[in-house]
Amino acid sequence: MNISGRLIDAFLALEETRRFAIAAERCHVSPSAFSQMITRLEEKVGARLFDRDTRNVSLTAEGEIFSKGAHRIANEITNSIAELRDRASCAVGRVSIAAPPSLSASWLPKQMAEFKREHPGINLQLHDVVSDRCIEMVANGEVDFGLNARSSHAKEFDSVLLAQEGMFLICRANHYLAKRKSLKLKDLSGCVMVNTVRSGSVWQQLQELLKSIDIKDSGFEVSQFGTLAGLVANDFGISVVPQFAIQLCKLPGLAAIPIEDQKAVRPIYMLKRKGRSLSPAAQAMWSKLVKNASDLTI
Amino acid sequence: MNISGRLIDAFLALEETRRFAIAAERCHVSPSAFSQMITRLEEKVGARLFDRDTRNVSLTAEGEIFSKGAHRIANEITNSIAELRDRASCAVGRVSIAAPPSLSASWLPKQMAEFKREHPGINLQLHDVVSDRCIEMVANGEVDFGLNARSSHAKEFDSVLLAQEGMFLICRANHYLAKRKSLKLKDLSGCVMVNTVRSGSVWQQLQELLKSIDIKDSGFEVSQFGTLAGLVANDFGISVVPQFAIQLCKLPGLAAIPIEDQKAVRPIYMLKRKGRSLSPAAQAMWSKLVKNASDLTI
DNA sequence: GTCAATTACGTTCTCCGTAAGGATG
DNA sequence: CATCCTTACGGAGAACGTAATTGAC
Repeated sequence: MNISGRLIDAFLALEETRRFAIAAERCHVSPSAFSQMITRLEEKVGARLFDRDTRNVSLTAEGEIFSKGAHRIANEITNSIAELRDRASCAVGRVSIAAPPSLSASWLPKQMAEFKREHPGINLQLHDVVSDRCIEMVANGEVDFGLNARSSHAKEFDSVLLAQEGMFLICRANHYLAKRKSLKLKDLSGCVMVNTVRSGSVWQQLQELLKSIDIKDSGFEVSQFGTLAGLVANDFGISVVPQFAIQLCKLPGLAAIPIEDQKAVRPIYMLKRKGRSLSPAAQAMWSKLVKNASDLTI
Repeated sequence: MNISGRLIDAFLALEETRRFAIAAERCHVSPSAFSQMITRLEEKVGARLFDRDTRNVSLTAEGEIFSKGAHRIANEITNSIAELRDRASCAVGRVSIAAPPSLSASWLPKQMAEFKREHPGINLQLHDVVSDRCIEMVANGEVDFGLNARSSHAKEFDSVLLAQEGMFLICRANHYLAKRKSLKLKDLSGCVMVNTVRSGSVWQQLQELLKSIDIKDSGFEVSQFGTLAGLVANDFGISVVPQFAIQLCKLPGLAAIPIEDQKAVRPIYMLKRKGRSLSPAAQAMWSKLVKNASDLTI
């Protein structure tokens, strides 16, 4: 059972034209070759498909039967390849991304909106999740790729560094540090801290950075930056958030001061499953984000 | 778009096994050839279908898409060929025959019953029609072949002579010819004739045979032999019918006397459209009828 | 080092074109 | 004899196998 698409085409052409010479032309082969093709097809399927003499060509009873299948086969092949071409050209498709809440609020939506204008047929999905969950989704193939602040998965994933973002102190405008233009990590000594959840990369990174500094724990662990801002505004303590989360913390009476410290930077990695290729659509989105990552370093 | 069934098989084998070596074995080719086949397929469809290194093989996003089509294509090919094989072996099929009422009453049903026992999957159809309609049905392809008493279509059809049947006088038992053991056509001179319909071959043949003999016309033209018998029994005249119609004319008080005359024989031809092949099932039936035609000459 | 996929290269065979053959009207 | 399908035959290219190579664990 090794029928080539070519032979199917030959069958359909002859069925329609009922002329070897014309069907041969349509298939871009000589009449002789075409005759041989029909003979080969008949040998392969094990039945005579056309009754023919030098004047008349017509389907046999078996040819009539085979005709249905031939049309279906031709359609399946055409459709399958057309679908692949559409996906290859990003005419249709789907891109699914996991990203931390900070980037999901402004930069990513902007990029995705631009992408959607360029590729209207592509379906976009954005999961704003904490770091641990992001890693999990990428590893499981639940998303095409993810954005994440941890570099600890270098070997498990294919990744690129998109940008480095700074960290900011968030405090009440009347806090004793609120008037500073900038500060160092050690300046936070003695402060009470409102934390993000432990499963997020912010918590995990701060834990590392502040372990040698005398910080008091407010006891709060929140998952939304809005909540965090509310707590700080109501004097439960200060907090430290990455640059792109600041706008999520905007409340009257709050100040944000940049922390200028070698270590107080957050890498933003983009990562996907190692050794697995992206769909054309996902690849296009990946490339777009890499290209526009310079926006992030303003 | 010239994808061979072989390449589809290769795709499916690799999708299932996720091992080049094993899939190659299943396709009866060397690992090298198999690797080339996958590469060729990917070139033909214009997309990478498998992510692979020396350790792992997995479908790409595009491979997942193509998989659906590949399965459908493989099924279509398999089913199409299986159907043809079934028909070639007469496991399924349909045979449609047109025949004159005389043969449709006993001989053909017997042959068809035997055929049905030999090929239970084949659907049989019998059209008992007058000669003109029989010719028409064969010419139009409404039936696979027909049985007919006229030889006048030698060039228009492919035909074989199945048998020659004699002609019989049908008359009342008290008719003056009823006691004869046999008679000649000219013995009918002076009789009143009940005719079959003009579109039947019996009428057409008798018209020729009796044109030089002084026969009176009863005015009746009937299509059923039973009706004809009824008319004869009620003294509307005599009639002449072919051998195989006699049993359809059996009524109390009627006699049937053989007409022994060189010309008073009816050929029974089997004919089909010229240059057109029969379906395997129809061919099998055709052959059976040719083989068993000797029954008719008893 | 071992195992699995790929590449290199020579061979085989499929497939096509030119040209001759045969049937039909 | 003109047209159209088929057969014959030779060449180009595709497809396969053996063997060497590359890459991952």
